[in-house]
Amino acid sequence: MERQKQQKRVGLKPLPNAIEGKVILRFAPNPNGPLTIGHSRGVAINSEYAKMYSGKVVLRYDDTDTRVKPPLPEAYGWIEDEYEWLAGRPADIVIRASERMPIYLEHAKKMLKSGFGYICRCSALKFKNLRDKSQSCPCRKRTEEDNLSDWQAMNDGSIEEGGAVVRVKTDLELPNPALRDWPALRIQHSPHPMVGDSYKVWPLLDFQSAIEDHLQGVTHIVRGKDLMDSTRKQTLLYNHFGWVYPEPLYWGRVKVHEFGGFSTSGMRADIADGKFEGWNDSRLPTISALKRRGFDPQAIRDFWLDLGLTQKDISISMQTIESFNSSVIDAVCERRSFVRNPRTLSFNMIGSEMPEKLQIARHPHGEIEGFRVWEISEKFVIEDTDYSEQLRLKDFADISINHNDAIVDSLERSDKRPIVHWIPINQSRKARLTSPSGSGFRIDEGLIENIDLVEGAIVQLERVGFARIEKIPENGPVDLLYLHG
RNA sequence: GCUCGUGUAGUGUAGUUCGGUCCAUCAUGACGGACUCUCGAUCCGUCGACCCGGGUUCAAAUCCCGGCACGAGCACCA
Repeated sequence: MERQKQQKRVGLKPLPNAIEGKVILRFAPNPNGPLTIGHSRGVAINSEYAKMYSGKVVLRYDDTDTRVKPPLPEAYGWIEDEYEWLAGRPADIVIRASERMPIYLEHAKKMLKSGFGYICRCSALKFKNLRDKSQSCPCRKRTEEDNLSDWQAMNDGSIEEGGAVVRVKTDLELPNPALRDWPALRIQHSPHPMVGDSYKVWPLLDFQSAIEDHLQGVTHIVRGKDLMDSTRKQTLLYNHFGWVYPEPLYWGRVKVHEFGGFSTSGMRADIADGKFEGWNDSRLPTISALKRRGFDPQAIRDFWLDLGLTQKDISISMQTIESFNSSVIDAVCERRSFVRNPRTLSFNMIGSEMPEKLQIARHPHGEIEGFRVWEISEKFVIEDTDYSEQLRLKDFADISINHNDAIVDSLERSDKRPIVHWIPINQSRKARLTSPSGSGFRIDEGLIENIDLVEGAIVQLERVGFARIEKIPENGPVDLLYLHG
């Protein structure tokens, strides 16, 4: 009997209760900053499921908080662009909660009229104490008229922030205290960055999100497992409205070894304090930083899809993402020589016929056609730390070095001497490579092979690693940004 | 404290629904080797795990009971 080797499942698990062509998913970030690596999991998973079932993804901005995590006006556009970059296509529908306020307020009013919601004037603390004992607060049994007049007062601004809240009635004997008569809307008098002070009453996430998922016909919600209680609260609300709750799926918390967690508000504060240059600072775990450094969106998708959807809290390593990235970009990145801390040497012509030109493949396996043609000058550079008596200049010749003179021993490789990268001086220009280092940057000054350098291109610097060509100024050094090895 | 969830190699992950085909999959990593005019790529090999304790069973990663560990929610944040 041949034993059948087990295999690892490829691709995402099937979505429960999914009908081809009918699946609607949603990705709902808070526009209080651009997207982070954490968000990219949501983009990758949702867009992949949409692809699997010919479904749609709704990109929804849950921007109903003006106080704790206020929206950043520029972030709306950033997020749309980053979503498209990551998913490889734009979101099918884009909506902003702040533009749909009348709908939420209408539903709140309906809730009050139908008697499954009420306005609570207790303090948060007082309510919590009662709730923990499964006791109802005095506001719970007030009449519909009382509720509607308070609702009016909340909306016209005559009740202060914190003075009232709309609650959803639930069974107070529910074992999970978090679900008992949960708050649905609260008062915020601070203006909203996008719609100003048009509204005094704003829905909380659990309410706004629940209403919107139903209105958009969302069939599957993929969210963090920290939102499991949201599912339970919202299911209670759906029962009141007579709606059917979407199919929920969860993922666990993600940390990256190199970055820790990703707090958008934290980064926002650090940028404001000048600790970082901006959202695309290469030390930050933002999508804009990854894009700037030269990560390919396909690699980011591959990475998340390989992890799949599990409820385990995980701590991942950038090394793994980098490995996925290498396998995507290696075949399409041209090689270039970049010599850090250059040491200048001169060819000593004695005893050898020096070729004038040298042809080197743009890519070692011919994935990219063509050659880089070097004119060989008398002077050339190698890295200071490579300096040694006998070296092989990569793709060229074995040399022996005496002080700053290099004698060509052989053009063919004749022994096992170390192979180093190098450049003829006349073929080079100044460059500097920036890489994150500790809490700051490390800058390596050097000379780069001056052949077909293109701004924005990602190249593999021989024996150094992948880097993105950030800027090629008229004068002055070329700016290189380190990607990974 | 109450409620909910999760525990498979260093890091992730497959397998757990319907116990045997699992001396447990794949990737990444580490180590060693081959090859290559890069410290890149490719190829080969090695290392390394079912949280613990009972139980059921001919047979348990998988079922049952009891622990333990970790995480999350209990915000008028998302």
